[in-house]
Amino acid sequence: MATASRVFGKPAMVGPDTTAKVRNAAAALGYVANPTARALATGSSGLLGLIVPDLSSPYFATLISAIQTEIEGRGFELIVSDSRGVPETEHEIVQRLQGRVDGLILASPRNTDSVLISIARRLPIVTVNRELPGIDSVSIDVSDGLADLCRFLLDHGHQRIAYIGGPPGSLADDGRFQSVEAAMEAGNGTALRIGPVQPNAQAGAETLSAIQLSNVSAVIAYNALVAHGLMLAAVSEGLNVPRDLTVTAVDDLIDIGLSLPTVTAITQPMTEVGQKSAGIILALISGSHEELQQRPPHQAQHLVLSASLSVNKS
Amino acid sequence: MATASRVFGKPAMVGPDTTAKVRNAAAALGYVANPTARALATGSSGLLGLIVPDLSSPYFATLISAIQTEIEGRGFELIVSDSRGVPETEHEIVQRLQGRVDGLILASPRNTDSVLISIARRLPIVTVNRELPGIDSVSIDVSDGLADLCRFLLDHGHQRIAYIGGPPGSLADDGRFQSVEAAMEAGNGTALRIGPVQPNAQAGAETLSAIQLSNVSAVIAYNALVAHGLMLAAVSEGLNVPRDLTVTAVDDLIDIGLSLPTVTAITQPMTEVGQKSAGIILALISGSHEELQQRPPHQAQHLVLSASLSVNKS
DNA sequence: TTGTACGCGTTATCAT
DNA sequence: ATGATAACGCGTACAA
Repeated sequence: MATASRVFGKPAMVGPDTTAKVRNAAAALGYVANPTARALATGSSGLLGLIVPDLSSPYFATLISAIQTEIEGRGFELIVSDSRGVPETEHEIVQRLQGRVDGLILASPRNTDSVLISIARRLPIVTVNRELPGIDSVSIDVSDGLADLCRFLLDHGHQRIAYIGGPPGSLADDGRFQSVEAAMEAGNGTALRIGPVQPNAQAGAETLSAIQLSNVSAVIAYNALVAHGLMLAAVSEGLNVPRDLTVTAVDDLIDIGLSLPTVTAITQPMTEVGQKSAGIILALISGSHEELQQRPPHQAQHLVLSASLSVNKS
Repeated sequence: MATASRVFGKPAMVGPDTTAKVRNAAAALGYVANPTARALATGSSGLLGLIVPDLSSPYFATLISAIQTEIEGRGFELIVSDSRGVPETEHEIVQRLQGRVDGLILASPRNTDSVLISIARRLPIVTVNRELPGIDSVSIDVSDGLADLCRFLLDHGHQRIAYIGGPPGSLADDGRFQSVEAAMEAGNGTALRIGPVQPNAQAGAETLSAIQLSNVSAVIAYNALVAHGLMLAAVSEGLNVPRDLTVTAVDDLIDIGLSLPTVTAITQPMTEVGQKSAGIILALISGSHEELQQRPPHQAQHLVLSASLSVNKS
């Protein structure tokens, strides 16, 4: 019985012939190790949790895909959950998953710093697009990409542009507007702020009237969905995009092969973000005894990947 | 100890005052029930598995979102995995998840009928877009939508069209081409078959030369990604879409608010598919003792939802 | 190298 | 209504 356990757990500690016998017997009986019992005995479940604000978004679909690919073969499975961008819901999910998973990846978390820090005390976590003291994270820096984008727009004669922000409650939103505003003003331009709005095409379409009233020639949207919705609305109103209105976005759908025409976007390396965050959480779990406990809180690592400008010809 | 268990499991079987005492003690000690131990004792994990051919596809992102929403609050978590469309990988994932989950949803499975049926003998499963004897399923019927689409194209003067199929190994592909062929011939038109190709924009773009050689005026693509890739390629070659080439697709991105301009598409009710399949698998798990065992294999239910034509104005 | 016995934290059975 | 105890299936000291 113990030998059987070792054959699957520590193959090195058992004789070759015995191993063969056990494996044959296992195959004959259709035996498969019970992960639940193993989890109870070892204290770790082989489960990782991922919480995102919107499961249906292609932005996070790419992230999920990358994380799942990364942990596959390392003996881990991925549990996904959707917080709908609500801080309370996000926290409830953490409670549910607590004790069920070995670690948690929080993508674009909506909770306050203190809540997140208290979560990190109970469970290994990695945050995506949110940097906090003592918590490992992977973020994408869009400020350079935004500055590039603003210069690109200024070069093409757009002095007065609008920034459509969103979603409500997103800390990234403020930072993005500030980047845009600074870059525009550095080029003697102006950036108007519209929103925040929900990050979907419908909400983007609904900003059209405000855009038209504001008399801008170009728009930078929070993400490609918003941009696309706005573009569709503009086109169906008879506007020529990009001649009458240039639509650009921070986010993009390039990962799924959907680089939108007439929309210049900023590429975010979501696959790499997924790989990095998965790698970190696995390292945290494995080395939790040595590293995690000893390492002073302020030594958490923050990986920052850069977004880059992707210019469409049209 | 047993009483504490009952307070959380069957609150009705314990006195009000005792309940209060236990709850207070639990709160004071920060006690949370251990899901793993509970799973070992009860035999069910509260985990559901979902296997898709491509996690990064927005098509499945919508499905994931719907399933997760449906099982949330019913005490279940969702484990997602990506088979990359490879039958062997799909089967390996099933083996891994076997014993870990209480039930499995197989979306667009690539395995043979017999393999799927043998899986169903060991584990409650529901298939999506695949109907097999004895296995509950939820499918989308696109044949009516395709017939509508063909008539729409014929009405607009397209006698000769191309169907771009894919992905390789998809049974749905054959059925779709047959629907298209039948509908076109019924209107004295012709349907040429191109592919199969991978269901992404890149592959769609690569079909352009074949399309141009085939001298067709309209195209029906396997999904919106393929259609979009083709459209981008056509536009960048100087073609006017839809004047020079009308691009349509079976699949669509309407669920995420991305109804593509110049692409007339067939709407698939993915959210409803997710709800239905989740509901069925939960019912199977709950009533597995009475229903599942007794019910003759051929009485499995097959829910078939209809896809509908969505015509864009442009 | 292999076998024995205990513990992981909970639920279910039985008795009270 | 409540309390004691045996499983659930595995990993792991410990002994052989």
